[in-house]
Amino acid sequence: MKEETRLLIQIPRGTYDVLPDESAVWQKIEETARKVCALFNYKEIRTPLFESTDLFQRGVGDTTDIVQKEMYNFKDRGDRSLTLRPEGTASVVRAFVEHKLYGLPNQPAKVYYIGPMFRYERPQSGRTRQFTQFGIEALGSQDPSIDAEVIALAMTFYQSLGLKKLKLVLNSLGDPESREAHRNALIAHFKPSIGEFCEDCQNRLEKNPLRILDCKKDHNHPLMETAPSIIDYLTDSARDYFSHVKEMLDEMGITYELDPTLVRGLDYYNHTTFEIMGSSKGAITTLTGGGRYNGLVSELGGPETPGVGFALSIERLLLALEVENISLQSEGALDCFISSIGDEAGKKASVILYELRQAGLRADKDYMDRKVKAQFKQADRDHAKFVIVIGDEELEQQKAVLKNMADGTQEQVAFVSLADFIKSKISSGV
RNA sequence: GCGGUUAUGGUGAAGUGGUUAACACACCGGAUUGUGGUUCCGGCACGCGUGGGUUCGAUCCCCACUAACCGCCCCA
Repeated sequence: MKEETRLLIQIPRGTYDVLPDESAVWQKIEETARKVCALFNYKEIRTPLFESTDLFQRGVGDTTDIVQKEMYNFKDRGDRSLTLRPEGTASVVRAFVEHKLYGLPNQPAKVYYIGPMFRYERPQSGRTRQFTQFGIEALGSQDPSIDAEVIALAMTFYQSLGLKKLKLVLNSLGDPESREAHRNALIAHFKPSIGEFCEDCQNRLEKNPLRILDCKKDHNHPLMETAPSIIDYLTDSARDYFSHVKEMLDEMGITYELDPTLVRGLDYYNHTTFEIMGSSKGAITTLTGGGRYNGLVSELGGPETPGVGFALSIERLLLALEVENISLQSEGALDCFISSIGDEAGKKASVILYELRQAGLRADKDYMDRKVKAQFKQADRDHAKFVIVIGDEELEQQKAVLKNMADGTQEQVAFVSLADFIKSKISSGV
């Protein structure tokens, strides 16, 4: 006994099991995602869970935390360096380039994916080492209306699940030219007084001054408010693009908040970036992150191709649903439960059970050798609409007792006509 | 990677340095013959995360480890 305890193998850190009572919610969410994607004409793409490590180093960016300290990488037996995907966009772009999807007549290529991602992090609320993302990508168009479409799809998805407390936050990082000008302005702004900031911010000054604006410790420093905003450094064309996106959203009636400090963590973003925030108990409220990434396809060896997309976490969605008290449970009611008394009746029950199932009825029976009373309890737990009772008398007469669990009425039905009888009862809306 | 909190049966949880580890829920069984969601009765941890130590004796004291939860960093 003690040995067993010692040998108990536990689930890996930062992972979790979706148990039988919980899986219906996941199925509901995934089904909703697929439906919404169909409405917007996005098709599913399925890529491997692991890829060449190089893909993420180049795609996500060498300086990002994801690449520097969060990747699950390993060598395979052929000494190749592989990595469990930390996000989906790099893989989608890789597939787009590798299969030359840019050559297809249907442009832009509009795809979605749902699946697990892996990041080696300290688990906490809304953060696990294996987590699930639903994401979409639209590759090949730089029409601002596709930026708006991507955002609209995410909002539609959440709304179809009943979420109300959503906040869309919008920003533009502009083109490379805009970003460089803004970066220089930020460094010039903070450098003289950088000593007054926290250690993290001092490190950020040269590496990524944009991040200083995100800092929670130095949030109240006077220089924060007066910091140069990216908006003021956008080139004319970048500004023009952004206002088109906003205009589309306005006309669609999608409300948003502008946040010039919104910086996304992956290197490939430019122009439109957005986050959708939800109400949450914990510190993490970001449900979705997304934006435009015009340089990524060429960075990964494809032709110069614009792209835009988002990724959202199902785990965080679940948290948001909980906060808003939304239950997606659909009852998995059993059509019929067979209760039997005695060995002979038990055998007959198995046969009838099989016949019911062949006839398309969701049915089950007792396998625990329980008493009739306990079998009824089981039927009740399974929300069975009908219970069939088979004992010696029923065997003799070749007729079963059929009980309607909703109103408690019983009647005798011949074994051979049980399936048809129950089906007609159910279809007539018992 | 850093910090805080916690770790008792299927679940939620009480508890004490020393014979039988509360209670509730769930589950199983019973309350006259083969029937559910109510009621009543009974059963259900040779064990208190793992490994050490202190002690005559530890689930309760100390140490380490592991894990979970929460926060920081960063992100979905």
